[in-house]
Amino acid sequence: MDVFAALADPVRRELLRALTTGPSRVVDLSAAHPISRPAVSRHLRVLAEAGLVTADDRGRERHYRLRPDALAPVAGLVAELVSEPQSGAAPFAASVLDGLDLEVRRTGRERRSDPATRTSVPTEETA
Amino acid sequence: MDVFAALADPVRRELLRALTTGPSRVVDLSAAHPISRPAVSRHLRVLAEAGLVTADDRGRERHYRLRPDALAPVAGLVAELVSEPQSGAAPFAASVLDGLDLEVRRTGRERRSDPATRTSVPTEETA
DNA sequence: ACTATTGGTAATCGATCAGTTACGTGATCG
DNA sequence: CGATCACGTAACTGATCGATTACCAATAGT
Repeated sequence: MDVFAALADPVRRELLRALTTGPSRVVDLSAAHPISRPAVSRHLRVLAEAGLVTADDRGRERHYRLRPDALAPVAGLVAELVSEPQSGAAPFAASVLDGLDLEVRRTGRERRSDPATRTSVPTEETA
Repeated sequence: MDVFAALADPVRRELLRALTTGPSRVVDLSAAHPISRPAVSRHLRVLAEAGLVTADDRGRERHYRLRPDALAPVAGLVAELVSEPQSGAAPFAASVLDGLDLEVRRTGRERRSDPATRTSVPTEETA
């Protein structure tokens, strides 16, 4: 499942928010949310497939950790849509992408061609 | 349908990208995508419910225009998840939110309290 | 060793979604 | 006017999703 579909579910978004305070176990996450533990487990699997979380196996426990880099396509889409094509560059959006250690410039219409900063990462998984 | 669910569909994301070059009619949008016109119409309705587009009725034509402000919850979530709680502030994410003329600070754990810049808009529709 | 805890998986069910074809409505053009 | 164009809606279908209960494997504690 891709990142956007993973974020479509409010429960999954809530799980991601819960992980901002640090890695958590499945039991704790399911205790904090009004759904059964298998449901949480499935949601975590979806989030893991999307790259948004990773699991650290520690004995019989499994600690899920947030992986914010996987949000790059989302930030990239926001950057694409917010930037007005005729208004020059997209000054604001760039900094979030910096926060995600990925190059997601290339707002679709090949805005500038600055070979130094352009590497390889596509704007989205469909590209 | 909320913004995240609206963005979950790749066709809808593609429609939004098509609208970055300016308002378009339904016929043109459906001609550029491999789905039928009613399908495009339904997708546009979903996007309109999410606030991501608006329709300008001009005679028998209907011009759909992009509404980037509706991306605020998305940018807000990215800001929430990217900011590390123990690493101080969230410097990068803030600027995207500026680009969306909305205040989506308040990353959950009431990070600072700067009454001058905080107004009213919640981080997400669930809040 | 026995038992309790942690966590994933399988089977099932109901609901929602995305797509199509067919149809109806209002505006434009000859 | 009559024909056409643009657009939305209705009805229907196949696929996917989310949740639950029941079950199984592995680790930890006594």
